Amino acid sequence: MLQNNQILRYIHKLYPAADISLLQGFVEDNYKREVLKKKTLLFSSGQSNTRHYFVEKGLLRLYILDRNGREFNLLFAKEGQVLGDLATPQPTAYTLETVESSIVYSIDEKHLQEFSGMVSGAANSSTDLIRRSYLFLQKRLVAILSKTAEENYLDLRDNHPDLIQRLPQYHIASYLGVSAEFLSKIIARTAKM
Amino acid sequence: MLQNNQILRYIHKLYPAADISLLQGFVEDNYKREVLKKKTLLFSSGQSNTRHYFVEKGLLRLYILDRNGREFNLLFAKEGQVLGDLATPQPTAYTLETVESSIVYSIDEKHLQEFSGMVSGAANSSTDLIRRSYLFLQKRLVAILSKTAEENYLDLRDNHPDLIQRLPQYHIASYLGVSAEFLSKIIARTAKM
DNA sequence: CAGTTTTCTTGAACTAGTTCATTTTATTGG
DNA sequence: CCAATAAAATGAACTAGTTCAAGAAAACTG
Repeated sequence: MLQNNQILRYIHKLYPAADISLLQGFVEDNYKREVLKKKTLLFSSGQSNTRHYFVEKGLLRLYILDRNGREFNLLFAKEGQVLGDLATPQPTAYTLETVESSIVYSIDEKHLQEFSGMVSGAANSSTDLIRRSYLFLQKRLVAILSKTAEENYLDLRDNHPDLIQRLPQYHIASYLGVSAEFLSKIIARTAKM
Repeated sequence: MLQNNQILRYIHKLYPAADISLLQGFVEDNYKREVLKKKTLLFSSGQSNTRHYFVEKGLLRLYILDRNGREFNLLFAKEGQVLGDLATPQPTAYTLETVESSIVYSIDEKHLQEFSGMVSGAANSSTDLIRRSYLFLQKRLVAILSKTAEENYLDLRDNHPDLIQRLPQYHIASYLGVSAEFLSKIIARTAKM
């Protein structure tokens, strides 16, 4: 049970000083486990979502619709990764959807904060998460501005070959900020590289 | 003195519960005031910077160089705004430079954290700042991906006319992710609008 | 206020990426 | 396993944005 309980291991890494059984109780009491099939929405634009998600299995994507109804994928989260809507508690502009059938654990912002308040050293770990997310996004912005779509695709392919395998191409295209047709052409011409 | 002490008012808004004289002492003991002329570097790429900045007067920009030596402006900060390098304490990839002659207050990350630890409700305000920065960046990424350069320029002009006035055009171009020449053409054709 | 440097403008030739339409290939569910 | 649907590929015509080069306008500096 405890051995392959991914979320517990994740929480433990966040709060290494805390007692394991305390953490276990916390997870059992506050996290909700859900088994979801492909293309299920976890929350969507306009809702006031205050939950944070941990992916035990599967693959999720967070996207936004622009005025013309086009989707833009902001990020993907696979097994072992977490993701929340940082707009909390304002209504979100984003939609969270499973790309594959998935198992996720979710917790309400409030409960997470209560818990963080109890455990020493916890405040920082949540700030660190946002900080890392921020840096990641900043790097991505610069990459998109300064590199060609081909370079960005090759970078993604090198660093996340698994995502290339698991995601439909048009989701990758939308993440890279190019049309699906153009990505297809990029892939064709870089296949040998 | 106290009346027009911008940084004190800023800090007070962050920690409304704290005693004014405590805050005043904190500012005096820990913030360093600097008068800087145009195009002065506050920190630059490769350095391990752990300071946070408050702009009392003037205008700063944070930028990064890509592999080809081209600059990309990530953000601007004017009077009343703050900015720090969130990569702290890792060596930063960014450079912070004054665009106009400016007066800034800076504080070391360590001292800021110490203080936050002392004041109740403080942990959140710093997390909130990062969170807002994150959301801002996310919006900007989506804007750059989903809108044309012309739309992005007009948005900036509508929402920050002062920046359009104060920044040289090529800095705005770099912020919007287009060449200076192209921005010049955009401005020419949208002048009447 | 003249001279220098920095910033902005403009045009021509080019390239990265889009859009639309059609066909081919995979994937899925019954 | 077949039919339906979703995803990927491909070509042609187009557009947004780049690059280079040169000149004009502004903005500092002594």
